[in-house]
Amino acid sequence: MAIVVDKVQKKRDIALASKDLFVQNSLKDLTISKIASNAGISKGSLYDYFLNKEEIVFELLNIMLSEYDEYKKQKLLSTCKTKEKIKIFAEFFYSDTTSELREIYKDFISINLTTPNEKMKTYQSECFTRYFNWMCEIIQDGIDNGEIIPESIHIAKGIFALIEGLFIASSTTNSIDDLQKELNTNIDTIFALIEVK
Amino acid sequence: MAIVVDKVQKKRDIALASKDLFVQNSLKDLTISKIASNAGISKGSLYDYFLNKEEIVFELLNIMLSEYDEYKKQKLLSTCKTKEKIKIFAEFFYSDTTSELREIYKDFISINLTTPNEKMKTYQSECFTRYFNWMCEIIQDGIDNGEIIPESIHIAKGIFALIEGLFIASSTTNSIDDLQKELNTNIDTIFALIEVK
DNA sequence: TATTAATGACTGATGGTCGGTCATTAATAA
DNA sequence: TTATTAATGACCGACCATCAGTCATTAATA
Repeated sequence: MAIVVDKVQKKRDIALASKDLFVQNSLKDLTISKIASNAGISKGSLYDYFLNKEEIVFELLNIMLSEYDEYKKQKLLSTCKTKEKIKIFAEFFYSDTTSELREIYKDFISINLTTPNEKMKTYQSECFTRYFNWMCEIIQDGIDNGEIIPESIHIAKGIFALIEGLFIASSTTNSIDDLQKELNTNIDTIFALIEVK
Repeated sequence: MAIVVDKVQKKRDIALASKDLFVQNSLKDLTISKIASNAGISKGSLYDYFLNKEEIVFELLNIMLSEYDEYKKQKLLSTCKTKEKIKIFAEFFYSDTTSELREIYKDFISINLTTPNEKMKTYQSECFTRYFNWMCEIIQDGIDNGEIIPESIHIAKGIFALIEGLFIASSTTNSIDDLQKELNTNIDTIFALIEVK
């Protein structure tokens, strides 16, 4: 009977239009009004699509991360070596091409640490579980290939946590000069231990 | 002259008085007015001692963490085994006795991830560097004792990051059922690899 | 009386709401 | 086939409550 917009698509459009804003400003300095006017709509309309600022981060990360996962999936096919696969995972945390994504990712973790919003937590869980599982598969493949020792499976989650932990440390402090180097050193050292001789 | 209060002590008192408030409420829901009235002072006075809400978290964490470090330092003397020492470090992230401290710690990381306040970053750096160094010393001692292999030193920071990374994953998601178990499994697995046979 | 601590009213900005408007479309009447 | 009416939902922005942060004033002490 009336104008019907594709709500799902419009949510995406608004979120994507706000990307630069989120990348360039700290979450705290970014107001709903700014986001709305940047997206070319009114504040009232924004609230027709999102419950709050946090949900926009959620939507934006969702879009960008799944896009990146697609790329990652392809890139993972380029190598058979388990260590190289893990390094492809680690790339996310220092590569120039993912710097924007990382900014959104940091906002997201920050929100999750202080706002125990159930919806957020569920999404964050799915996110982690997906990566944990992905990591486990890669490690398991390496074990099955006889490339790494069977015990490796017990540190699959740990390796992912290590990578993310170093990223957070380097994001919030200056105690890590060169994240890429630090990540590679750690991965190399662990692999020297778990690789079958 | 006139009334002279010990500004340093009063900052401590205000911060400590706000402890329960920070532990029980999410950072977002906690207002300056609530904090002030809880501490029995006016909002204006609060601003005589702190620049903002974030600085109170900073002060509070500072007090609580250095107190806990003292306890940790003592506890570390109780064992010579490197693995046990690492587990004492990990305890922080799941023990009942540190649950309040962890809430403040989460707020602090959250602030650090979104607010690139220089002062905060410096403190956070000192914090990490201290723990990284502490970790390195423990690992180095283990190497010197012939308990673990020399290469272990390259994952000293990594082990700390792994522990913290798992903590963050478990705090923001439900993809880790039992953090204590997960931490111990990871530590045990790594030590099985780095221990000198 | 000089100095400092403490206060709380005040301001500007922000998050979020809500009633109203308007373009679009479907249905109906001419 | 065309004009008119009714219904819908997207959109807006004025409005409200709340909060961070300021500052003129007051109270207390040396």
